[in-house]
Amino acid sequence: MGRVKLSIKRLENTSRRQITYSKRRTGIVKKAKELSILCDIDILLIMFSPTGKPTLCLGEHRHD
Amino acid sequence: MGRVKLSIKRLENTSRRQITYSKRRTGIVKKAKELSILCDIDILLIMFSPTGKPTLCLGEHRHD
DNA sequence: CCGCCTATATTTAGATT
DNA sequence: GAATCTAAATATAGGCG
Repeated sequence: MGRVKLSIKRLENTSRRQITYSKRRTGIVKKAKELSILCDIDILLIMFSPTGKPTLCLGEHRHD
Repeated sequence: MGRVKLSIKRLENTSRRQITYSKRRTGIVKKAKELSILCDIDILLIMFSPTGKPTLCLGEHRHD
């Protein structure tokens, strides 16, 4: 999506790869939280940035 | 998105909850795979359907 | 329950500040 | 190099078969 259609292959430019990671990580974390709430499910998402920094996302559905 | 804007809260209708889960699960798995390839990262996604069935998604980035 | 349709909501690539 | 903008690509809600 966005200005240009990206083919799904490794982004060779380091800066681009990090920027894309940052943007898409935000999106996928949002989707995961939405899914857990909408469908009342457990979900776990773990990912590592291009530099190795981990992000953990746990869904936030009803706990009762 | 779609025909109607959904507010992010638990879908009370069971059938609708399962249909939405199925559709969104497909989308988020696709996003996870794209992210792992584009940014060459490790990613793990685990989720449980409203009926308890688990789905595991591992990213598929370069292994070398 | 899956696949297709399509109007509309959402994400995001690249540019700009 | 983060924050914001915006045109354009994608995801998806509801409906149908």
